Amino acid sequence: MTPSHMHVPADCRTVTELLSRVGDKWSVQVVVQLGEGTKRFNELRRDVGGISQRMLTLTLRGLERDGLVTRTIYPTIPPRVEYRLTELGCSLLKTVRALGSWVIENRQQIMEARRRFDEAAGLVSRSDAA
Amino acid sequence: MTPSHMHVPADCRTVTELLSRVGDKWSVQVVVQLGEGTKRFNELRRDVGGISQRMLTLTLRGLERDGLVTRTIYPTIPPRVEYRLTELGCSLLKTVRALGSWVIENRQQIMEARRRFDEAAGLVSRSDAA
DNA sequence: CCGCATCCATTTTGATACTG
DNA sequence: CAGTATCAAAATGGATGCGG
Repeated sequence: MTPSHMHVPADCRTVTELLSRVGDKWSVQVVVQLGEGTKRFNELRRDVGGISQRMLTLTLRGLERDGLVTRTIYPTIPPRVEYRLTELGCSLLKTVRALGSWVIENRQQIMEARRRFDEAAGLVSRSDAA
Repeated sequence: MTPSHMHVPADCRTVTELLSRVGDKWSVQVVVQLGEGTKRFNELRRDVGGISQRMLTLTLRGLERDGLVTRTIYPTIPPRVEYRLTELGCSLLKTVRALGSWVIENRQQIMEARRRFDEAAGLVSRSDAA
């Protein structure tokens, strides 16, 4: 897929739309956590950290809708619901991990660039304000 | 919050934060477009399609901040500003393309899963309502 | 031509309370 | 324990007008 061939509008829109799903704040973390194996709702909630009940529910629904996660309900008391990556979800996990690796490898550079940028912006603001 | 004694969690947060940057709606498209070479502001705006001036500005600034894009200003009249991927940006482009490839390869499955899910939800709603 | 600032509508998110 | 409903807060996106 060379960039010269990337000018098909419909494909671009689809890709963007799906990247939004995959790239959103919580989906990635949930997928990664599920990469460790089957997990329950509150287990997931604990492991992801910082996610609200509501968001976890929505995220899981979205992933389930896209066929990346399966939801198994055991009608016991108390109720028990287990989430698990599908085959598709597992294949996505690999790609997500690749992206994660890139971030980890380059995070130092990014952080530094960010620091430098903010510093420069701060200088501009100061001279501008004064 | 220095990750001196907390190894994994801090990394996860960083990764997530950076994934948010990379995964947002416009950044991906802008990076892909810049993968074709140096571009000017309005050129970029045209090629991305559907992006507002504001969003393009914000997206470019974000990418610049993270050291993924360089902004070169030619103080001519009229002004001329060129954007270009840095080395870091180019390496990201590869990973982004990999993710894009995954989406393209599996988009049929996702769409089908989505359709099935929505259909099932529709049935539930209907029987529930009726 | 580039792009920033402001206002406004839409969307997203989080906290809380309640049900099975 | 798992999940829904509701409301308020916040982030986001778009349109417009101004300034370099």
